[in-house]
Parts: sequence; structure tokens; C-alpha cells
Amino acid sequence: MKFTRPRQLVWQEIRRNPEAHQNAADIYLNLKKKGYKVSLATIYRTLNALVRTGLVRAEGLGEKHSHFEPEEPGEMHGHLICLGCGRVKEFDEPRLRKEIEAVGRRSGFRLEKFSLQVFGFCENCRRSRQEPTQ
Amino acid sequence: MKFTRPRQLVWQEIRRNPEAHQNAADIYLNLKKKGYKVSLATIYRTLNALVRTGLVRAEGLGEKHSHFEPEEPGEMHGHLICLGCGRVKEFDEPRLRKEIEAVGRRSGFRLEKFSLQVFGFCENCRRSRQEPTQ
DNA sequence: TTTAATGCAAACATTTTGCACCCTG
DNA sequence: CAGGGTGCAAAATGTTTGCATTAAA
Repeated sequence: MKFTRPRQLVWQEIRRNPEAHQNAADIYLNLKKKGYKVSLATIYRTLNALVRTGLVRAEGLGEKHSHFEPEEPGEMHGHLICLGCGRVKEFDEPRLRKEIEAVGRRSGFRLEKFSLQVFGFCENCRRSRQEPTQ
Repeated sequence: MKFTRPRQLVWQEIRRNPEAHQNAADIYLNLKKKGYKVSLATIYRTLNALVRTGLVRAEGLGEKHSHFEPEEPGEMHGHLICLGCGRVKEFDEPRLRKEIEAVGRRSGFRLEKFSLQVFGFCENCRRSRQEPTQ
């Protein structure tokens, strides 16, 4: 695998702000904004390669496109997604992770990875909807 | 909302075998096989309506299309997905559910729903790959 | 220099939509 | 019979691919 300029750029862009959960179009536009023109095709091909080599994770967050984040080895987090403002917050609950690993074990699965999306309304959005703070 | 023939058919088809996790095309083809011709457009419109009214859940299972299952009120299960044979198994771990609810609470979220996909290799597929049984 | 990577445009896969017509309530 | 539902075909969206060209190693 050649470490070409476009690949550097995509990789940098994903690491720049891991919590941004950028999709392919975001990456394309952000690079363009900085003056780098990398074609969408190359971005998709690079993302697939990075996912295949385990450097990047693709996540579905309730939309029809994928979002990408750096893969942190040994780390596994879930995503809290606000249905009001769309903001995504990561969380890691080791107890939860253990519980999920146990589910896999109990079912005879060799667990490879998991993906957890929690949808709801964040504090801000609940306030603006005049909901009582719980 | 009118309870028309096409809607009955889609709804029946989803309830017929909830564990099949059918996608729109599956439903289309299964109805066709039984002699009912309902257009894909109507199937999509019906699915959206059923999801909106809370009778049906749309689930992403690692493919680019959605899968549909009846929504069981008060019940929340995760999906074990085999990367070898593609089979999907449901599981419900009340402890896990509680844990996830706690995550939402701790983050100030009013939790609406969650979605958990666990990917791995099932017992069968591990055997055929000559993996030792754990 | 050889081999793999790129850009472009076309192809794909999935889902949505505009519109004329039809059926249910 | 009125208003929503349907089928069809076209559009929208997100992603992949074929092919001629370019650039890394």
C-alpha cells in the first residue's frame, strides 16, 4: 500500500477531529476548503482501505451514509445521538463492554466488534422543548 | 390512516417471520411470490408510515439497506450478526438494557431507543474455519 | 520502470418523489 | 364523492467501478 498524498490527507482529516464523525462528503469538502482537491472516488477508496487495514472505523449513526472515526485499538465506545440537534457524543462504559462481550461468549460467537447507537434528546433540546429536567 | 390492502400485506409480511429481518426488496419479492403485486414505492411509503406510527422498527445491520421488524413495546433487543454466514440472531439481556438506560440518564438524555449490533463469527462458521472451540 | 493510485464519468444500489389515476371510508 | 393511497417512472442519495493517465517506490 503506497502512502500517497491523497491518502495522507484523508487520514489526517479523520484524525484532526475524531469526534466530528465526518462522512465522505465532509472529508471531501473540508479538504477542498483547505485547497486540496481529492476526488470523491479516491476518498471512498481510501476510506475502504483504511477500514480494511483497521486504522479507521465506519459507523452508522442513523443516517443513510457512514461516518468515519479513527480506530483506537482495544477501545470500544458507543454513540449518543440527539434526535433534536443531531449532535453525537461518545461514551465508553467498561461495564457495558464487558456485558456485551459476555453476550457474545454465551452465544458461541467470536466477537469482532460491536456498534451501539443510543438515540434520544439531549439536555439542551429537552429544555427548548419545555420538558421538565428529569 | 387507511388500512388498505397493500398495507395489510406489508404488515402481515413483517409479522409473519419477525426474525427474518426483511428489507424492502425481500418484502416486495415475498409478496410477489405469493401472487400479490405491491409496488416498491408503496412498500417504502408503507414502511415509513409503520415506523412513524411505532408499529415497526428499522434496523441497520451492517449493510447499506435497512431491515424491518415488528416493534415490541417495552422490549429492546440487540442483534448478533455473523460475518461468516450473515445470519442474524436476536438477544435481550435485561442487565445490558439497564446499563444502557443508565448511560442515557447520566448524560442527561431522554432516551428514545437504542440499537446494538454485535459482529463476530458464529459457532458453525468458526468450525468451518478450523478455529478451536473456545 | 513497473505497479499501484488517481480522476472522471458512468454504473449501481437504495430510497424518495411528482403526477395522473384509483379506491376506501 | 373527497381525500388519501397507488403505480409508474424519474430523481435523489450514497457508493462503486472501468479506464486512460499519473505518480510512488
